[in-house]
Amino acid sequence: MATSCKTGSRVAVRPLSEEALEMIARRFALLGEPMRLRLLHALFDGEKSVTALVEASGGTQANVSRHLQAMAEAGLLGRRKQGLQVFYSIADPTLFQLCELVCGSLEEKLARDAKAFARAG
Amino acid sequence: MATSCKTGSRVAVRPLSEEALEMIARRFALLGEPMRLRLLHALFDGEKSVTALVEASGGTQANVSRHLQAMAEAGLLGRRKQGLQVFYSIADPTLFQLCELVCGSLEEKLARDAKAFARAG
DNA sequence: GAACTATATGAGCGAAAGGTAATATAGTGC
DNA sequence: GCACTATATTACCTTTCGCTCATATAGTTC
Repeated sequence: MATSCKTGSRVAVRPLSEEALEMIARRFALLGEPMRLRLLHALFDGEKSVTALVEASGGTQANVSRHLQAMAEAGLLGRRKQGLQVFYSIADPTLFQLCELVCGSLEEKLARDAKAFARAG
Repeated sequence: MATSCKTGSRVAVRPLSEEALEMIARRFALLGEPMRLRLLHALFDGEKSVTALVEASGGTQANVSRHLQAMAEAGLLGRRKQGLQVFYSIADPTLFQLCELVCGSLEEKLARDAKAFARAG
């Protein structure tokens, strides 16, 4: 979406098929759960086993396993099996940028809100 | 998240509070519904009234109004009232980048999958 | 103020999704 | 083969959430 040909400051937006829309939505939805973000956050400094992720996230083994599987199926995570253990890792580098964008935007918004609050009070 | 100090290719990830995590998740979750993406997509070429958005999205008035309100409360959309009509517009410029990132990532993945399929078949 | 238009809201329904407990599967070492 | 560990899966419960119908609110025009 916002699939674009930037021409100056105006952006030409092309139409999006229903399937494309659902794929995009599904990807955003995957990032829309705190537990999954916690797992991604733990993976940001490198590949980890399921057990390590269970400890890092504080979740149950079953739940963590499910979330990891969902993200792996969507292509967000990579899976590497070694003996008894399974190691997951960030497979989509845009995850870093996505999270930084949202984080930055939220920080700005919070700063603005705080300022407005101070001005009003 | 991925809140970072890039030092070479390694990224130092700092811890995230539970509140921050939920705020980030909420923002992603807002983008995780096709109907809301459809509305955003319609708004990408400029401010529109609710009625216009209802037509553009094919949704019901009640539903569209709810979604617009949710995104406005989150700071994604701006609201301008003029007479009987209410005009909504993109308030967070990072939305363009977010959608472009996801779109690009999905296109790449689809291309890879197609290639793998051809190779396998 | 009455009729009309544009938007918002309340109540209720049904589907989707996260969480958990218990169990299954796969791999290791003895 | 048996005990053990790491991960995945099944069944179930509960909550969340999107959707719709009906109605309320706000603003305009006459």
